[in-house]
Amino acid sequence: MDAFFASVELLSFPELRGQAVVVGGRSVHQPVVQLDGTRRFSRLRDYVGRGVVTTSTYEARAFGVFSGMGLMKSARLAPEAILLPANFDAYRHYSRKFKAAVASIAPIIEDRGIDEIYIDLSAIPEETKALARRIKHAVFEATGLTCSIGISPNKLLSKICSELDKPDGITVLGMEEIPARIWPLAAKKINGIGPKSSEKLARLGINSIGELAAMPVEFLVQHFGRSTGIWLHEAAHGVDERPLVTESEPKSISRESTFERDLHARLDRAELSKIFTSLCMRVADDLKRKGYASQTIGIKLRYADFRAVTRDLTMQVHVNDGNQIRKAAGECLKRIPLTQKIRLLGVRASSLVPTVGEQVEMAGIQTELPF
DNA sequence: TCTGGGGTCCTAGGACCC
DNA sequence: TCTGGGGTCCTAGGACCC
Repeated sequence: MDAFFASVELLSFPELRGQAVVVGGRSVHQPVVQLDGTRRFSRLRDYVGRGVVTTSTYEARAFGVFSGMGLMKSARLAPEAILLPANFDAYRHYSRKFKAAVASIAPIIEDRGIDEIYIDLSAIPEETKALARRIKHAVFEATGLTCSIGISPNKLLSKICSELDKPDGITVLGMEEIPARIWPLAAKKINGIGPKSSEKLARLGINSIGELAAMPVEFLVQHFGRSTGIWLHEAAHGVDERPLVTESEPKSISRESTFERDLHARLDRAELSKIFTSLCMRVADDLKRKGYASQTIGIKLRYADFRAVTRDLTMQVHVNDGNQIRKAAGECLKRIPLTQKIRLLGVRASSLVPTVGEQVEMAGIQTELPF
């Protein structure tokens, strides 16, 4: 989906079309309807506090404002940009709508998050571009939103292609076009090559996918290890055999929170304790609502200097009760030194097993030791 | 005035078992 | 007195993605 969160907001606020709009922030005010009936919006320059850009419109991106950027920094680049609070319920609603629209045409779908999917089109006997146009049309009819589609022989290339003609684009690519259309791109366009790997490649003199493709696989194995080295080599040549994963169970469920200001374990004990307990209760709610119990409870803590530490505890039983989670998380917390100020706390439940009705207790009994 | 929140996957070391 | 080889589970950290 194109600039998904921002585009959903524009459905509610059409008068903002064509403007630099940013979604994000923690305590952003909803637009206010004024006496003359027009709406008054917050501006980026008025924002104070922590928070990052979740999504920006293409007009905002023209100012250099992208997802993940701190709002204070964005405000320097585009002070007049409109700032809207995130409205996740609406995004989930439109996410379900667009996925259903695609499924009505091509039902083999791998979910890749709220605004992205892989679709298996190989069994659909229709000319490729016409099919892509039909899917885009169905998505627009269902949601009023545009998307960009990449069509190729595999997931790796399709993902790259989907970004080549954004927004509202269609890109079809065959293997024979890789040298001309893929090799000139930056290595980090490969899904899985992030900032760290990209930096390391650059230090080795490799910047483009073509330069990566030109390196002997032995060289890559030498610098990145066997499995990553081979993967880098294959990816640069457009080779990717991964099948679509159409069903999966969650591996973990977590909640975390960055504080308005850094807190001290001793001085702000009461406040921290309240946040900690609330995170545990929210994880418990999520577990129950989604029908899972967890055997491993973990916590995450980020210090003021942004260093993160984690601790976890595996129990003999599976739990989904807030108090039990709070107790396990408390044990984890005891193992972390708390001399410095903290900016974030998180609680995570993993080693999940499905629970059906009364079987929560059963899950515990089954995994208990025999003595 | 840096840097959200929810995830997955991988690696590596140590405990422990056969 | 010295010390194999294979396997699983747990823990901690980190890269990466949406």
